[in-house]
Amino acid sequence: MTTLKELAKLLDISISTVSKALNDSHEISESTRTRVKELAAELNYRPNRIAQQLKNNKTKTIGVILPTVTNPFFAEVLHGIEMAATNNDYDIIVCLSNETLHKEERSLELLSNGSVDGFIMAVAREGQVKKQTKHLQAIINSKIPILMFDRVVNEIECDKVIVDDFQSLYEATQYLIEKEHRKHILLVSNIEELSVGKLRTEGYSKALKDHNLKPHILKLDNAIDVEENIYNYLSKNKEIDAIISIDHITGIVAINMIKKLGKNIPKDVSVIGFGYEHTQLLSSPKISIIHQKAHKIGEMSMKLLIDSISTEDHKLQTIVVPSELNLSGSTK
Amino acid sequence: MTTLKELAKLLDISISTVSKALNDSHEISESTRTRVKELAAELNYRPNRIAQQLKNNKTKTIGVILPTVTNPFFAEVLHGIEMAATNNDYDIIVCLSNETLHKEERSLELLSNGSVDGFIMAVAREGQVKKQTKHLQAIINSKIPILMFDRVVNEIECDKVIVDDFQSLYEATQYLIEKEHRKHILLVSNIEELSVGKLRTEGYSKALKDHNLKPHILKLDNAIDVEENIYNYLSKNKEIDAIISIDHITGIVAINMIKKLGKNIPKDVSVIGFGYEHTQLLSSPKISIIHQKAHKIGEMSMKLLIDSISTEDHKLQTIVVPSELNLSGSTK
DNA sequence: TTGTATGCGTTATCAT
DNA sequence: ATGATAACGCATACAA
Repeated sequence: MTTLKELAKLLDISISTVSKALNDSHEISESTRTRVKELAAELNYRPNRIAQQLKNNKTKTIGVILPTVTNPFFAEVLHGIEMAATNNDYDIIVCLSNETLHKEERSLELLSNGSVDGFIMAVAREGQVKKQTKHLQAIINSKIPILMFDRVVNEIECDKVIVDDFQSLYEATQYLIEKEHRKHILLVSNIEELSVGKLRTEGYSKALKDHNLKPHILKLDNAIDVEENIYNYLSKNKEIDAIISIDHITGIVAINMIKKLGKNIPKDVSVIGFGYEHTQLLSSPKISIIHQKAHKIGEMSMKLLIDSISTEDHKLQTIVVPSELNLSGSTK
Repeated sequence: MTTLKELAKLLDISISTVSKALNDSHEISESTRTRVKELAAELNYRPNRIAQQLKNNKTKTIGVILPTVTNPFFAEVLHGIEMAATNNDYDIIVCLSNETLHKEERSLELLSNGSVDGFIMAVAREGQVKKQTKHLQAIINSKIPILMFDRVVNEIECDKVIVDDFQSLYEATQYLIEKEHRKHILLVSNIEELSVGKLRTEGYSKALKDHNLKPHILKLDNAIDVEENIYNYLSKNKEIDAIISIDHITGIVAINMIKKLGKNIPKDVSVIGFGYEHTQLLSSPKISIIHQKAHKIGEMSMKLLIDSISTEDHKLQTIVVPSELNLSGSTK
């Protein structure tokens, strides 16, 4: 890699002159400025970023800690984060906690040594279950800003970007009751222990209560055979006339099982799931989905964090990104 | 952030003594060593990584450039890369090219200023179509090692980790012909312009040729309505008795369309697709898949690249990671 | 056993 | 208009 020193030596001028010339300082004469720039271009000089980071005490890099990236929600969020980062000349260092606390702690620990200017994260399932927050507080105490999205720890004071989990489920349930006149709506949940899972279930329950209906909840925590579980439940509870899945898998499985039972969608049973890009392609008939604006969540998160880093008097805030109910065309 | 300088000042000893003490140098007396370490622990001292990087002229960071991360294949590869990185005390900076050449070029350009010790990448679709390789060669020329996986540019001399695209399709096709006695096998492809798409198609064609059968190929380049396209094709070509999809979507769509046409799977039509973690969950009956060891690909890539960085006399190599044909239980 | 001095590549301040 | 010097934080060869 070419350095200022090398350029200076070749041109037989001082390092500082070279530096100033490259930074278009008016102190430097037109002639030497072009002379320097030409050589720099020729040798493909690029300022060493590590040196700049050391000098400026800023890395222009954000640590992104995700529970997983094979879940399409987080993949899509990451996409949004990356785009916003690029547009603001930031890089991202990505760590995956694999839903474990110790990996999350390790990543925060390792990156909080000057490697990054801030963190964007969704907390791991394990930490949320065990209500462990010390490692998060430690980062806050060390003055490195954190932005949490989706899965959030209320006790930690930091910027947050969240989804309207309660509201979206309330509205979806209400829709099924009022517009489609469903009376036996089954909620399928495999994330009951997450903050978002609880909120979604509460939204569903509230809507039912407001209409004097009884909840039906099928919990599939780490169920080995999702298909079988859903199939069995549906054959034993023939009255079910609508299903809401609060993840991106079980809704599609439910559609397949309903068809297997010889029932018609949407005539006999309505199905609403969570989904993102390709979800609707994978089911027939197309599943109705609560579409979380994952990409936007990522984008907003990065923007808010950068603001928090670069603004002097930044005030902590919590942004809610509303979901959208995408009804499949076929739902009557 | 606490620095060596601060520790030295507080203890009233020199910076270098502190540095040596923390690094367990035998030059330093037991007593001062513990004195230093205690204070360091108390103030939560952590060596500034940027400074270390500058000093060592090594970042212990790898630039990872992916076309997208919403495709589960790349998501899974990223997972493997991240794990291997963590296990080897490396960080990863992730960039997404969004399949565009200019973003790929930009990312390489920006990170090749000392930010990373090497790159792991799968080239963007656009670059592969336009056969642009200058930006890649430029990186190689600047002595920064590149490891390419999956989508590979033959002309560039670098380490490579690839999938047995030709072989896996040959074997899957052969299986359908010999074991399931299929004679009209349809290949559904939406990645014909990628190196991997070509290889897969060639494997399929070769197997058919070896058995004197005629190929049927349905190209869906950017087709707006995949469902409709497949449905129409199948209703016009009733003789089709097997389908191979070379991506992770259209296989499942095909299953749904076959059922819609009132045919039985696998009795009337066999279906094999590409898939990863959850793919088989989403179809009923479960789709047979060619399972690419995406996680392993990521892991191997990182290991090989690190070897190339840290070994003096590293020899370039190309590793082939075999796929696995996962037949669904229901296939007879 | 401890301390001094130097350099990694850059930028900024202060001479000349 | 140009150059010398210091500083960012760390590590290390070399003195003491």
